[in-house]
Amino acid sequence: MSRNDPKARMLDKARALFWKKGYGVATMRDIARAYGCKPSNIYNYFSTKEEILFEVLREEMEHLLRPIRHLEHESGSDARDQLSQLIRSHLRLNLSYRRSGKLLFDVALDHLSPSRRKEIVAMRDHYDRIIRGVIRRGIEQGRFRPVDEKLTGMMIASMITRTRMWFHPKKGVSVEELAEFISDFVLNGLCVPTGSGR
Amino acid sequence: MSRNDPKARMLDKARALFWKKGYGVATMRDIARAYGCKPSNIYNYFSTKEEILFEVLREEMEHLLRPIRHLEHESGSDARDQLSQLIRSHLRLNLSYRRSGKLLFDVALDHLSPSRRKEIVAMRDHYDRIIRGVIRRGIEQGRFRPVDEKLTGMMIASMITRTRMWFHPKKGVSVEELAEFISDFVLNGLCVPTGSGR
DNA sequence: AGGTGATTAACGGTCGTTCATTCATTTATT
DNA sequence: AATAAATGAATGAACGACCGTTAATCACCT
Repeated sequence: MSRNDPKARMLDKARALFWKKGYGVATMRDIARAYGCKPSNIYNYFSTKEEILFEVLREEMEHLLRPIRHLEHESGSDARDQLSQLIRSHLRLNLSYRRSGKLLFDVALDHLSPSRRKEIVAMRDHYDRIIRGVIRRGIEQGRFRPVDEKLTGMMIASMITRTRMWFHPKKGVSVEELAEFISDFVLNGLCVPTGSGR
Repeated sequence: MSRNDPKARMLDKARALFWKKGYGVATMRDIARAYGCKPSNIYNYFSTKEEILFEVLREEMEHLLRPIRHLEHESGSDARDQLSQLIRSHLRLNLSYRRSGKLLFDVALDHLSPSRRKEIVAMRDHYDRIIRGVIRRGIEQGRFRPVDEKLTGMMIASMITRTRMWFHPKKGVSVEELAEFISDFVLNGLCVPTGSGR
């Protein structure tokens, strides 16, 4: 699918609207207007609104997984660097282009058919496996404390995901600086590094 | 407003439905059915659906602020303890009673009138001030590294807020254990406490 | 002439909300 | 105390708007 055949261009408009207004609020008429046609014409390319949503979510997950997939079977390098890279990559996608402050995934999964939801959830699980693998590696390397990998992964992903709700690039901090901040926060925590800790 | 006059009982049903299905999906007919009356009767107690939403959100914010308000002007005690207490309190509310996996605030603010949105946002800002104050105090006490208070506050709130999306009490970890985990993660980070750090 | 992309118009359904009305209970008047 | 008036809770029915979707039709290109 080339990036400028009608189907792909409709997807672009739909994606922007879903992120901006939410899946339930954005209407087929909105999408048609943004693309420049009448609503009925969209059905020459997609069979239902839900199919559009599915394509949007699948593309998003692919963009998320592609740059970090290789971390799954790379035991050699420093887990701290791997984690920083993962954070930076996820954050870049999360804050790329104006997506405005909606968390599409949270709400939209309910609107997918069971089989399609299963497919998206499987990709999300893949992401979870990757981040947990990096954490486990750090523990094995003796660089991370023996924390719960699942909980820790959730914490990191949560911080990144919610940046969309409050981050505005104009206000002082850049995306790269924010990525650096999160990495430092995750790795070193809040307390001053006294020898005894707490 | 007593807790079992019609208005309060309707609010309870509406709150449960808003959290479960989302504001847009839950209908007045749903609320009426849950309460046990016909939709039109609700308008004897609330003038619009949006007013119901506003009451739900306001109550929620009050429950969030009440237990942590006192931290705003308590410079005496250890900021680490204050932060742990704030995390525990917020997490308890966030995971109290079955709210199911929707993040109501994210999506529902758009459906409020400007003046009502302003009121809710003001309460959210109050929460932000409290958590940033605790962080600043920790820095002044020399117990926290000199981090950006705003970013750090966002990170902590994000971790707590998103627990609603994935936390299930049955699966191993209790709410209190999770609060303890988050506090430790925030304070000490992921890395082993080597003297040199990184 | 045949086929493809786009349009017009409409369908059935659901939404928030309104309105006239009923019924039970309370309050006021004699 | 008996009766009339007022009040509040609840209902059934409907309105207008908008939703996703479909069917019939039209314009254009090879």
